[in-house]
Amino acid sequence: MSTDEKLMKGIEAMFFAYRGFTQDPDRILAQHGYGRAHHRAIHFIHRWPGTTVSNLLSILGVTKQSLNRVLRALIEDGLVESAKGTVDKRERHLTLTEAGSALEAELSEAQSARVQAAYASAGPEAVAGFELVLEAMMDRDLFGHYKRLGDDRGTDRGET
Amino acid sequence: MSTDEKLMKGIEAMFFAYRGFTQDPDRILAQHGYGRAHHRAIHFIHRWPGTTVSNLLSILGVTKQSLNRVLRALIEDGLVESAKGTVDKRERHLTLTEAGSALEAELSEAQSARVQAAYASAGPEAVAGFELVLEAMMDRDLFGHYKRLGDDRGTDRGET
DNA sequence: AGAATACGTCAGCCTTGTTGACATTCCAAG
DNA sequence: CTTGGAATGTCAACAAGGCTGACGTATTCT
Repeated sequence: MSTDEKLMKGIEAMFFAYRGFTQDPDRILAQHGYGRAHHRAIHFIHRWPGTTVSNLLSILGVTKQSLNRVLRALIEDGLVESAKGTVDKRERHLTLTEAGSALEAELSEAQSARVQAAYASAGPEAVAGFELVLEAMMDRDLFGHYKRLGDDRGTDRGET
Repeated sequence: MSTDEKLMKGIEAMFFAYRGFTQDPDRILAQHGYGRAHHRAIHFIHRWPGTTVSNLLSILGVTKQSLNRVLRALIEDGLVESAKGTVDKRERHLTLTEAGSALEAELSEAQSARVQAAYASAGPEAVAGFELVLEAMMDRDLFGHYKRLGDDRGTDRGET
């Protein structure tokens, strides 16, 4: 197989795999009247409880107007709590409520199940390769913010 | 690292990698006044010149109204040609014009460059694993149609 | 005191998806 | 030869979720 064909195959695989990847959570979200944007917010708030709006903006790479629309819905529906910062009172620290955590768990379970199944069928060595390639393919801007957030968590607050 | 952490890492990697994956083509498309939907149509028409609208619908998994809007723009702009079928005159066979092929090449080059770079930095064994995992993760519905199309091409019309 | 930051919000626009309805053309079965 | 259904196109309306631009408020930094 030529290099071009190999690349083409990889490109199409990414397309179809991403469809599969989002399929199950999308179904659950639709039942709750939400979309992928809500999923992303919920995911990262779960991942770093107490994170601020601007952290989320950096990670997601969207405008504050776009994120705000999503957050407002989640807060109004009682899935996310927004607390004024104690150190810097301009900041809003976001956490999931119990209801929010419940939805997060439901979404995460559905998505993990498919990833887990793919991992199991491909084998651990394939998974290692998978992660290597994905890391090399990442959007460096967004991931930079993400990593920085992770580092902060490691040094400033310790692991949970 | 726990299984849950491994899965979470994979899930976030997919998110950030897909962003990277679409970034370069998105920029080019924006310059031409198009979006990702146009890219997908152009890609698959390039991949199987002469394919029909309903084939495209099956592969892309969108409604005909949605696809039609995109196709109409591409046809009006002279990037895609729609030819009434000779065997079944209801069908429209879609092909790229020269201008369409040029844009396809530009998009493909940009996207391939990043994939190629990721492949090179991760190494051939990682790439093999990457493809294995992606295949296991794919949306079976869409990919089923895709594969069937490929088979048809192999048996009914021969390779180009 | 004044500049900069974090956040929220209003208004309007675009792309891309959806449903529903309807017309045309054509194939195939009765 | 009629008729049902498939393939296509099109109109209208709507929603999610991006975007820009502008503005306001609270707070912090210089």
